[in-house]
Amino acid sequence: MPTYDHPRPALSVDCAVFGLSERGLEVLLVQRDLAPFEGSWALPGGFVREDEDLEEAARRELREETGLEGVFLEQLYTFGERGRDPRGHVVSVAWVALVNVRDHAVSAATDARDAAFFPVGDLPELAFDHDHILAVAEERVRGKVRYRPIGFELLPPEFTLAQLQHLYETVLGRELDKRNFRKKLLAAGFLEDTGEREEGVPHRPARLYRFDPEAYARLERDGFEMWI
Amino acid sequence: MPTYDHPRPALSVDCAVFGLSERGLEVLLVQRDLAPFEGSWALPGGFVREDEDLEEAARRELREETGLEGVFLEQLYTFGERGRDPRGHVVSVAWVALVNVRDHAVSAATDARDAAFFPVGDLPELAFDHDHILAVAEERVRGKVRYRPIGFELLPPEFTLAQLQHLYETVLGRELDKRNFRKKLLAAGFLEDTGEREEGVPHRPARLYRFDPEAYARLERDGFEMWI
DNA sequence: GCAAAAGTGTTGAAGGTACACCCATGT
DNA sequence: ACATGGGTGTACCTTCAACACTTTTGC
Repeated sequence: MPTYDHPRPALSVDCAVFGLSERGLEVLLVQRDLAPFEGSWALPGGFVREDEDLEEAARRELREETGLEGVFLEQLYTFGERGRDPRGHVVSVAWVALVNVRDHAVSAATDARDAAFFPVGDLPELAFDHDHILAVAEERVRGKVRYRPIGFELLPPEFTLAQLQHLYETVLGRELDKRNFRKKLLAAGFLEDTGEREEGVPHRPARLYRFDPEAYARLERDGFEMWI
Repeated sequence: MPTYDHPRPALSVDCAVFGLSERGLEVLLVQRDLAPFEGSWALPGGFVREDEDLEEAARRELREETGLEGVFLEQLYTFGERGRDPRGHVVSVAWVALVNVRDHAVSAATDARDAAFFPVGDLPELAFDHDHILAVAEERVRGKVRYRPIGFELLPPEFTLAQLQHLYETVLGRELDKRNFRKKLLAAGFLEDTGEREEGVPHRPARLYRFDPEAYARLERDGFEMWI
């Protein structure tokens, strides 16, 4: 069966991009400008070109449809059930990203009428099996945030421990004890005190911390484990 | 970009099937009977047909090339780097399975000259990027066995605690304390005492246990967690 | 001085690890 | 009776969860 001419499924990529706002956890959707599902909201994504790397394809679609660039993408799962796309057999490699919404203005572009963040608890009907992909993505994020410091992409580069705790509470969907949280995170050793303080708040300003990727890489290499 | 005619990568599946023997952890390989890499050893796998479900494709290839059937497959990762296949752009969805070697005779068939288990520490050169896929698969198994009772597929249906402990020690690559291991596993509540004993051993015969999938499903549903 | 959030320690319970001997069976 | 692996309990230590008050700042 030669590679260049046997009949084969089409291959696409789809991205579940999560952000955080006052409304809680949100996900980036685009409004489709083409059939099928024209006018429906969907995860940003599209077909992989021949000789295109999967991650590059995901980045390209994200850039083309939403204007987002430079995010960290993690491969989630590959969905290939028959019937998931009315156009025929389309296998989709799904990716997850976490972004700080304030740093990334989104704007609709190619093939997309509009692009916007929606709270995960209040979504429109989604095209294809994107509700399923999104459920898997959310589960992955919730599962992973408990043992890997992956939430930091959702915050500004410098943040207070209260903001970080709030992030964890939002993603995990439960409250955490302030003292225990601070003890655990500071003891973990990958937070760097910037020496700076919050400004312009009508109460005692909090210290600002930074995530230290090198320190974390060192800890991980040495078999460190942390659980929230 | 219509689905039915745009140029697209080819899609394949590859399976990393692990088994256990006196030699330790082993993986199932096939000797290729076709170019490219004719005569090389490789993970069993092949092209996904149009309208074929991904998992079905993995099962079909496993059956055709090695005679294995009825195993539990878990999707591992999708590999799509340019240059991983000399025939062109081939994206491969990799799957992992664990099997009890004694229950599954393997035999070469379609497109494969031979099929056999090899100890993971003593492998031949592999075709394509299969050494890389296998490394990822091994990491997944080692990681997962610590918090999910996935090792049971590697043992006969009824097994002694010593066999189970040996399995964990083999997969994890370190020794475990017998008393603590027994305490933890029996307390976990998904092992069922069959009431039977080992037979024909030149020493006190051990109790035989069975993995109880329903009990485990119940525990998992209730948010149970176990760590070795 | 008042409101609002920051920051800080201790105690009790549970769980994990380390460790050594007797038991049942086959030969 | 001896060799071989099966089977069992305890003490210490570490880790986790629960819990309330003082401090600093802006207004």
